[in-house]
Amino acid sequence: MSAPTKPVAVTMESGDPEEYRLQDQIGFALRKANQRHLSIFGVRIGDMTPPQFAALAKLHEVGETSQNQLGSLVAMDAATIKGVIDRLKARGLVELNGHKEDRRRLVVNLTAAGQAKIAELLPLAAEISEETLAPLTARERATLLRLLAKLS
Amino acid sequence: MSAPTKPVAVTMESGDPEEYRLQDQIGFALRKANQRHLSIFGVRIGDMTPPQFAALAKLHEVGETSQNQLGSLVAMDAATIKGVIDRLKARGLVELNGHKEDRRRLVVNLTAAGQAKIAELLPLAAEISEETLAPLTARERATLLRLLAKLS
DNA sequence: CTGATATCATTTGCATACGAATGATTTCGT
DNA sequence: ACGAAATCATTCGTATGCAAATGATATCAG
Repeated sequence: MSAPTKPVAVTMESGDPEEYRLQDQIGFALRKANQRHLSIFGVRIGDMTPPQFAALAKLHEVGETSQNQLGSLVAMDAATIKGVIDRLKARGLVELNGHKEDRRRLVVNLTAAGQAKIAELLPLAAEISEETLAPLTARERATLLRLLAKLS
Repeated sequence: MSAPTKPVAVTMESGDPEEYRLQDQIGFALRKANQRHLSIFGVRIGDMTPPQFAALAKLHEVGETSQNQLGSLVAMDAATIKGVIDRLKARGLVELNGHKEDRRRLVVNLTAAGQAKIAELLPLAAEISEETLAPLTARERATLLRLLAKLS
């Protein structure tokens, strides 16, 4: 091969002033990917949102914690996790109790119904992750997860 | 210690029923990455949100369009784009006019102030994308964007 | 011990986001 | 042309998501 002339910039400047294309920006791509995931989640699990499931799953994973602690484990600030917990509580999936030693804290626990619910949903959640990643090969999936982790 | 015994599955099943780890799921990773981007955006551009910027940038890119059309270009449904446009209009960055032939449509345009604003923000937006991707090498950035595009 | 500081939870305000319902208008099938 | 179906925009309701302010409690410094 000499040089099969792949498309080369006419000038050395690859930086056209009008170079900014929204579709190519990381923020936009992340938002779109997230939309796709949300949509798939909604189809498979109609009666719960991803944040609610995340809180429930994490609670199942780590057991009893304080409200804010659980929030930081699932990357939600205090105001956000409160709303999520409130809705889970209203559905009887979690219960709140005052902490014995520290009266500022609220201890969150799964109820029996919450245990049953998370057991029921975990397989579905795995399918959701699978379906979301379906357009990618196994190798690409691993790469994507690695790069996203490196980003945050 | 005889054999250096790294933790090995007791059975051949790598499929532990308790294998679901929230942190490894694509949905959670996307949410976290998005949070990081949002935070960087907020620092660099304090007086506008990413959706507002997206609408403005797209309008600058394609020129006059209807409200819903613009929404679909930036991946927002009718209800969402309306709120975004309303706030941009309240700030005098866009203007709305009835379509001459189709009386259902609302035509959106950048005002002079909107033109100036987007010109001012485009370089900052490029910096935001750059900073968001900063933890990755050039090669990794390209891969990530490619895989995210393939996902949606 | 006590005042300054920090932590936990709550509340308010604003901005996405989307499903669903509605009204106005246009287009399409016959 | 006319009724059915589609499209555009709006509105309502619910659920994140975060900044900022507040109150209650705990901890720390001197």
